[in-house]
Amino acid sequence: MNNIFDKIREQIYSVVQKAFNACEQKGTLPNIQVGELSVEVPRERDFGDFSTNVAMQVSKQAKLPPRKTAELLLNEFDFTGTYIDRTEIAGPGFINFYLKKDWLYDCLHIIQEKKEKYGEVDLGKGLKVNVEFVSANPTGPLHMGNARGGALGDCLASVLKKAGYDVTREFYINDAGNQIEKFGISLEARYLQLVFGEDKVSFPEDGYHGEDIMDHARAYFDRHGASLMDVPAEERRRILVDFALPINIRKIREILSTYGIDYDVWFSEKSLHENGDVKKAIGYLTEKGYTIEKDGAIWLNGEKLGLEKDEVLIRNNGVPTYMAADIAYHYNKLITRGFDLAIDLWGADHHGHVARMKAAITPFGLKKEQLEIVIFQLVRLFRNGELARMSKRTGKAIALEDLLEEVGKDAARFFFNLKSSGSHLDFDLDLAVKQSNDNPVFYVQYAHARICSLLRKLAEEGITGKPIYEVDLTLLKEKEEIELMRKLSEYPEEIALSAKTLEPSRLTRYVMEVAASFHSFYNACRVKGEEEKLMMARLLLVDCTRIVIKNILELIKIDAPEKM
RNA sequence: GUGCCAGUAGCUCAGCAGGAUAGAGCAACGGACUUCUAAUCCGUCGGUCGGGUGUUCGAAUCAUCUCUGGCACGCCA
Repeated sequence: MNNIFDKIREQIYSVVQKAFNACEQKGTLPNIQVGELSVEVPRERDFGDFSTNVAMQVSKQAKLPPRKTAELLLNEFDFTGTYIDRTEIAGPGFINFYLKKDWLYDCLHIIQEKKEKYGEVDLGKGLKVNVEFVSANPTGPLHMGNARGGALGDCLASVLKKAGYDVTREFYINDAGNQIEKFGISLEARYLQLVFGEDKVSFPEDGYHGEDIMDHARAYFDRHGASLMDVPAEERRRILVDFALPINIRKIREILSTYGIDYDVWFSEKSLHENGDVKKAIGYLTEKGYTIEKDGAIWLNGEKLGLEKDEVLIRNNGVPTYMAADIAYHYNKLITRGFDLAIDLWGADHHGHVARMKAAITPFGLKKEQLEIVIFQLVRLFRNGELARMSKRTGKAIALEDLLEEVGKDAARFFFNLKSSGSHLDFDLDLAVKQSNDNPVFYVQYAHARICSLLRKLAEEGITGKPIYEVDLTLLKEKEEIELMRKLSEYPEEIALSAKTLEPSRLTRYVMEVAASFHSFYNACRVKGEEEKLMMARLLLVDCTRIVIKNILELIKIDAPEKM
């Protein structure tokens, strides 16, 4: 048993179900289908440790007022062998359960036993899931959208792993298609400007105007001179792309790595075109009648798939679209490589693509639910309370690289993981670098450092923790101690919820709550210098807190310093 | 124009498979360091949950209408 909540839910379910049966036998209640029993932690501590609204939910079936039903059930409750101490009926008909403290002490046992494995749940049952995120256009630097998607995707992957899924992190390299064409044309123009002079060669209006393009052209020119001058244009562009693209991809890989993200798979879009997968996928769709021909192009039949409109798959010049490659890509993930589930993280500007992509996999016998798409809203950076569009240093759009330099990996990851993906995110650059009390990154790290410092101090005096079975945990009964244990007990539940809702940001918020509970405890209760037995109990509680905080910080890949 | 996302305290956001008196952080104000790290803690102040209607025992949560903001509607990705 890893999650104490599961155990408690089972106990409450069993007690309630037996009470329903007893009532039915006595004839005080008719046969009632309870269904999914909702057991929650009430908002107010006065309302008990757990509560259920079952009496209200079955009021129609019972043909009685909820409080009356609850009363009948209470009369039949049998708590032997459970944590339940007492119950009461409250409000419109809630049944509140007050538990013996043992459940909290048992939770500490679980933490001590599982150590860094505490929090693991078996929601995924080993299902293979592919999490694809960032997948930035390799023609330029990583931007703030990539930064948010990166933090969310990476943490989601970690959470799913902890929740029992077999997780693969993947980056889809868009090394084919129009933007690569444009990349080549831009490189070529800059290169020719170096050869013939800037005023002799015009630069395409819709080309990539960034300085990085010039750097690539210059690097090639420095190494190979004007050797491309007489090469046919198409060949020339290919050579320049083959020169510059690997450099960009390596750079992306390096920056993401310093950001804490390391992928299992780097998947090339180009490979799908070259090995015929794209043609095969479109051919299959055509065979099954999911495409139509119109204006010399091949379209995905929108009507047949319940979509608003048709989508071009093969242009009238024979070149497949991004959509066509994406269909082949998801075929590859879900069928060729056999993932049970594919999760893509896309910026809000791609939301229009969601419905058609999910629909487009169904002709292959796949279910829409096998492709989950997390849409995250856009990011705005603020500096001095004002919208910051440009980098202070370079004067250009702020890249992930600049952000990491300015605020560091920990703050960047923390803030991008603080808000749910559906919320717009305002990133306060000043707050992120502030080494003070209102910076939540330090708040959490400080809690960890404080614990380590305390343990160190005790060790210096020769005091180390005892095995948990030698410790009298019942001495932990102060309000702050109870509150902290309660908070620690929620961890597996938080993992499960984060995984279910694909919302890793709730873990970041949770670890802040753990830190807060610890700080309150620390201010209210002393460890060092207390009477031996109490000291040992508290030492154990502190150690459990350390385990949980470190565990989460490792999961979201933020440093857990032992000193600050 | 159509679609998607959002609108909750002065600010940034939780809560939204309906539940009890709507929460947190920041800001503001007042307290707590001879004792394990005050990068901390305790307290006070702060709300017509954008607005209307509906569904029901009960709505911030669901439905519908409406207002506001962001995004998307291409043989771009």
